Amino acid sequence: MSKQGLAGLGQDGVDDCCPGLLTAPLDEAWSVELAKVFKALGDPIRLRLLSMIASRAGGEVCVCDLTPAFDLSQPTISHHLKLLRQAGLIDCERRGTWVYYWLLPEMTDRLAGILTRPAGRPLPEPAGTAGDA
Amino acid sequence: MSKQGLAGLGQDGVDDCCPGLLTAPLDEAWSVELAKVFKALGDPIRLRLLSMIASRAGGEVCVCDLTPAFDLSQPTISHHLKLLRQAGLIDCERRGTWVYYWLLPEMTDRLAGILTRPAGRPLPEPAGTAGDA
DNA sequence: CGTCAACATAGAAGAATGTCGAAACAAGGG
DNA sequence: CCCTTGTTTCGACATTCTTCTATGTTGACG
Repeated sequence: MSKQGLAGLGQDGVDDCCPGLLTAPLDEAWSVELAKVFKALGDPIRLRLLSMIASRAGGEVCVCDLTPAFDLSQPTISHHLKLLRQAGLIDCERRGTWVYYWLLPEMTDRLAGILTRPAGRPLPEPAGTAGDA
Repeated sequence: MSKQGLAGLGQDGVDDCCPGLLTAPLDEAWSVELAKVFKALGDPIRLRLLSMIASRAGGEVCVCDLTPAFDLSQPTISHHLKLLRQAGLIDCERRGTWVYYWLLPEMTDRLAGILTRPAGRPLPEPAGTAGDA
């Protein structure tokens, strides 16, 4: 139930693979992987599910607590949870009758890093000409 | 050409509206706004466009420099740029014959903040896998 | 073993998205 | 004024996504 992470973005501990979105043109293959994660975040239901899971004291939430919070059918919630899991943002485990989900903070940390520009270079504002060809 | 920002996420300077995705359950209305931005990032072409624009020395890029980098028609690139602009991630200006795009770092900064959990609470790991392994 | 409850999966309908070619718009140069 | 080049907009089409109902799977309990 835990082997659905994404290729280059997962728990490999590889920091070289993520040079940041804002510092250099993105590699084509990696842009595909990264887009999958952002696409998983690109839905209001999934964002709310993720925040409900992440902000839960104790670190995990039962699906039975998530489903009634939405005006959607139970299979739809299950589907969204699956997409979040495939994106490597959450993971789950079955204990008895219930299934519990929790956040994988490595992924959100990585995304935050990708969106953070190096403090040293404040991204110079348009000066008039673009310089080179 | 600059009046396409998103409602609650723009340059309003409101910090209260963004309590972080990982600290409290997301407000429903805000999750819709936030999802629009992540959805704009959920495409490999747009990610590459954004990174090309953001990483450009001088801060801005001409469309004529972006288009030949992709195996797509020019209208398609223009369409993707429009979505990035509507998401408040970039802005553009016409100078003579050419149109120049640049990054709006306020939005990426805000997203990075939203994805960053407060350092004080290291999100207690469940019994399962992840944690800090 | 039979039944019930909690979740997941399968398949289908409708909406949204990505892509293209054609056409419109803008600016510069004869 | 017309023509050329750069860019956006418009219509159309194939693909993907969101959601549903129906069904399958897993575990608990008599």
